[in-house]
Amino acid sequence: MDKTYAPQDIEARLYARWEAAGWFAARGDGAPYAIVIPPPNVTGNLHMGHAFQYTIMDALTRYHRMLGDHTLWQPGMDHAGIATQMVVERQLNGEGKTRHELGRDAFVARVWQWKEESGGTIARQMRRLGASVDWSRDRFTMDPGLSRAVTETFVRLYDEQLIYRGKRLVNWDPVLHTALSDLEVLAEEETGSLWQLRYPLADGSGYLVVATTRPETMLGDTAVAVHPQDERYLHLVGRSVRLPLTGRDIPIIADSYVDREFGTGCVKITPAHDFNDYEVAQRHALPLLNIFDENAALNDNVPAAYRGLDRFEARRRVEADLAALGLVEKIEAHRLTIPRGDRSNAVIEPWLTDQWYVRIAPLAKPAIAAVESGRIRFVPDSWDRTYFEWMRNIKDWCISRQLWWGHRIPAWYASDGSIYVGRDEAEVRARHGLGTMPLRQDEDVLDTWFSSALWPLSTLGWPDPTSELARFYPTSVLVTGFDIIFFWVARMIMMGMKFMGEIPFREVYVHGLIRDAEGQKMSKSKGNVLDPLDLIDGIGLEALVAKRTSGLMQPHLAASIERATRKQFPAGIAAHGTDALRFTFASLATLSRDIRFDVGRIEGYRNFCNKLWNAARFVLLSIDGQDPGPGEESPSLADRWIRSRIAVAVEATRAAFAGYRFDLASQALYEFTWYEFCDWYLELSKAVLQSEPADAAGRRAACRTLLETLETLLRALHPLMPFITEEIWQQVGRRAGRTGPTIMLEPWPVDAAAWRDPAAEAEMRWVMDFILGVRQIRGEMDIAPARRIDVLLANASDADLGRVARTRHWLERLAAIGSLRALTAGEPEPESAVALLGELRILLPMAGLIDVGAESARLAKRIAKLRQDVAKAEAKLGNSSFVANAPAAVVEQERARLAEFTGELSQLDAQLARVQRLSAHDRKPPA
RNA sequence: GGGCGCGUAGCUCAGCGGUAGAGCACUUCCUUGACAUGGAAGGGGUCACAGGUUCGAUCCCUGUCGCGCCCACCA
Repeated sequence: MDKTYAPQDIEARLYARWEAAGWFAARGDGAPYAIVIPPPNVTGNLHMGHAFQYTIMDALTRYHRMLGDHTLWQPGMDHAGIATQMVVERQLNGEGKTRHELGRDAFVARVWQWKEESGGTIARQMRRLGASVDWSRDRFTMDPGLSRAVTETFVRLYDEQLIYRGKRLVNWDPVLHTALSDLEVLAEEETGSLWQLRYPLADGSGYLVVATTRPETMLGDTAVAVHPQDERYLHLVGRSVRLPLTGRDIPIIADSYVDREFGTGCVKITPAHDFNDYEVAQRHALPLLNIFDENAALNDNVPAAYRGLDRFEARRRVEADLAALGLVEKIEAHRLTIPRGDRSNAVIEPWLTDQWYVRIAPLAKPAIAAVESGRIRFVPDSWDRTYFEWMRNIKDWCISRQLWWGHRIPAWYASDGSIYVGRDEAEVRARHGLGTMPLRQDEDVLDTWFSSALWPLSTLGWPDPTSELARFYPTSVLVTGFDIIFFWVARMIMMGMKFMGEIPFREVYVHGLIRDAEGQKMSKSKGNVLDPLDLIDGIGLEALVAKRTSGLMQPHLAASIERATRKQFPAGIAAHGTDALRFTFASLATLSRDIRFDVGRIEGYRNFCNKLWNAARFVLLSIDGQDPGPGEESPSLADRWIRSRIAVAVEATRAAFAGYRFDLASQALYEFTWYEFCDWYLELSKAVLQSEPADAAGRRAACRTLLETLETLLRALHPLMPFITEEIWQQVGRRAGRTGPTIMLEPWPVDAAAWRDPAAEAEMRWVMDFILGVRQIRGEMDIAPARRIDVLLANASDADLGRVARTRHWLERLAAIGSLRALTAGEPEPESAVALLGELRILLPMAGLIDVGAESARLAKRIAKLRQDVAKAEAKLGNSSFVANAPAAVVEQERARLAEFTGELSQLDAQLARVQRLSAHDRKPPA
């Protein structure tokens, strides 16, 4: 092995080998285990959130593959209608062109071209992350097969009247010129104004004052409403007001929708431009007056003076004109929520258009039941409340979009306006006997999430009854962020229940969202985006600054972004390798919602990779240099101990994987590797391998244990750190007796459980405590590590003496002891620093070694701590209700602790007295 | 207006009825033959606050304060 760990040299090579060998494809006859990837936007870039999520899915996939399951990780990408169309339109705009100049067909061709390019980038990025997806099954939501699934569902839902076309108010994006679903509209609280306007009564007997946040919509008013029990206005109900600026007379109606406390208690009703007013209008059979065009500019239904004005300009004009007429009662500042499009950020307008809807309640019912019954389980389970809340109040889903990029709606119109829905035009004609009558296909496309909702079905071949569908549906787990539970998770459940009669996945692991070190969302405009590949490969400061400040939507932010970047990364970002990044993600995968990514964290895990690498080098060098060849083996205490400890670590990791606690899995393996295997076992093995008279059988056992423990550890770590483990395993696997070509198809080490050895753990604990006791004195007394010291034992039991005899080579080596022996009967104790190990007293004679003052201080500190412990324990045991009520085992444990503390305390008190006598003696002036 | 989550060491986070933990940062010592991306030893926390339940609360309950998110038609 190379002397230094160089991830960039090994990662690309190993991935290419795995992929070429076809090892990512599902295989074997084990239990099916399947994950479908949440398909990334095909024209997007892989960000930290993707890298995090793919790390988790890849860890699960590799883990289950190694467990022998028939494991499929289904890859693919999403066409992401609006987002992608916007990206390509922006490119066109950069060339001084518009999509309308190109025309629909040419534009769509251009998007496909961009899709090929961009999709390739994402696939390359996924490979860099080590994602073991089955590339042979790669899918795209607009593939012919998946498009067929979309059409099929649309037709079937339409035939069952679960899809309908209707003219209603929709959320209209006046910039993107398309309808949006409720979910794509974000409500943001902003400061605006509340206008109080005077509407004169038609009979000239006075006026009403209405309150509104949108004065310009008064041009579309068709009524004024008051509360039915509001005695202030009751006498006016049924009469009319003359709508200013228009001269139209509109009725005063009574409706309980009105809040008497708000404003004046009179509400202007604009049915075509407000969802509430629309409802009121339905109840009172009021006319709808649409006053906006597709740009939200005023149309010909308003007086000529206002036609063609943008809505915000119209607002100013209406206000000015009303003010001139003395009809503005007052204007006050007002907090209100403004609806904005999640992509365009434009203020969304309720607008009356023809759109397609999914009648959702019948689909929601079985989807709710699937979670209620526990057949689908959310992890953490608190998310099911969020799911229920939304599903129980769900509203019909507007699925048509006025875009060019997406699945064209399979509906055709005859010249008389009749609608025909079918799988294609030929089927429509045949089904309805339309002959050669001219038909025009609907221009609209479907909401991207319509095809995403089918993802678990469509990627497995539905509507065909494929063997993949039979084997892998329902899939095992969906790994996703909570931000798309409504957009995606809920809809997949509904569609899965509808078309398969079965849940699409058994568990939904909902992970947190990756944020920057300050907890801010990573975004281009904040300039705090980290590219996972930059953490893997490293990036210089100038390149990083350039990357963060180029292509900004708001170029004026560049300077502050540059400043912040230079401050945070004065030396750029170092290369850490994929495995370090993945291990970092795993360690961050707690149940928390927000995950702060601090670059400092990944450095520690790169060091961990380095540690593992060097441990492996040591194992290989040791074996090559020390192995006496085949023959009898006699395992030492340390050999039995390390096997037992890895068995414990493996079990902890298994349990953590089962509960999606990747943080605990990574922690268990990190701690075992560093604190037990490296810090202790490798050092213990040196004593066996390098000591002069070491027996061959012991050396053989040590070599085998080194190899087998390392090899087991590599397999345990592989799901989290695929590259380094494979690279080392290629050196180690064969020597450990494994014959397979790759670690990724070797069994995950559940069978290590057979190595559990409590007796070895107990005795080894004694050895470690002995060594730690000596080291503690050495450390606190600043005795140089190279200086070998003499150690005496007092009050040693036969058991202690036996342990010393069995383990003295380790004690001497790891505590740097020069000579070690028990005091003989009656032999006086020299002045010593002392460590306690049960009844055993470990003495370090102080002569010429230890400063009396320092030792006194050390003892005093320990004594103070012990006194506290003793006091606490005594208080507890002195409390009769504790003794009476606490479980016997707890009381017993407390008694044992107290005995231990008091024993130690009296020993240390005596020791301190001895040291201080010595001190007094030293200070005595010479006679 | 509902709902959810979070407040534990300087920072990022585990823990969750009975000795308060980790990583990074910090202090001291050490180039000892796997690793200075390292080794050994150490300092640092009234577990946001106030009540309650309990023999015992960081943990369970209630409330307060602070932070964040989601849903919702008050013009």
